[in-house]
Amino acid sequence: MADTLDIKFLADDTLDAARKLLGVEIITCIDGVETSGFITEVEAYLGLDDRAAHTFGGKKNKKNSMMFNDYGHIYVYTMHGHHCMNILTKEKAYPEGILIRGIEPHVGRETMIERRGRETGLTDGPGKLTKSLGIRRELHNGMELNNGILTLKPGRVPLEIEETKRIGIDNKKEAVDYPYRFIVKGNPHVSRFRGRPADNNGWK
DNA sequence: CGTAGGATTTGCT
DNA sequence: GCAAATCCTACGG
Repeated sequence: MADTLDIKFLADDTLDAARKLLGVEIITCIDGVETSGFITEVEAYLGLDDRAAHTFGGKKNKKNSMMFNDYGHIYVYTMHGHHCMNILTKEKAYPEGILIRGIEPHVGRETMIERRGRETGLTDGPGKLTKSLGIRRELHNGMELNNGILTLKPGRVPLEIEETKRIGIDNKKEAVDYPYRFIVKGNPHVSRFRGRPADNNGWK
């Protein structure tokens, strides 16, 4: 694909990479059906020093071994019957990655509604967006980006980026307060959205 | 073979 | 806002 996103920036600082992923269009092609959305919400997980990460302290087992792939690979894990998707950053020795928590539906919204079995809250949470996009552990875990099934393209540009604490890690001690969550300010397709959407959903 | 872990979602009070 | 539901997978005995 000609306008595929250059993902080399994933090899640099993970927190910077997380900011740069906001607005990127993420595209899946499953069973010949294409669905896509613009990334609105991400969280960074810094494996070695981050108690909330699956790889805290360099812990490595079969479950999280995909985190030790090079940047540009995907790490999918299952929990409570839902899937969560990470884009890996850094090199093999650093198990760092970025959890995609929210996207704004773009292509194939009807397909997403069909997959989700509902018309609201399609993609405003990590388990929701993977289901809408048709992402499955057995299909995507450990796979590389831009190989035809999961593709990144330049998308939109956030007007303003908001940093907050991460969500759902209340039992992770000091890591609870790390400001590693980044969202497009005013975009309603993020978890726990409150208030009124910004003009143009917060895009430039 | 039993069981605990896991970065969630949903609906109800 | 809170608690229940849900579901693999990998680990431990």
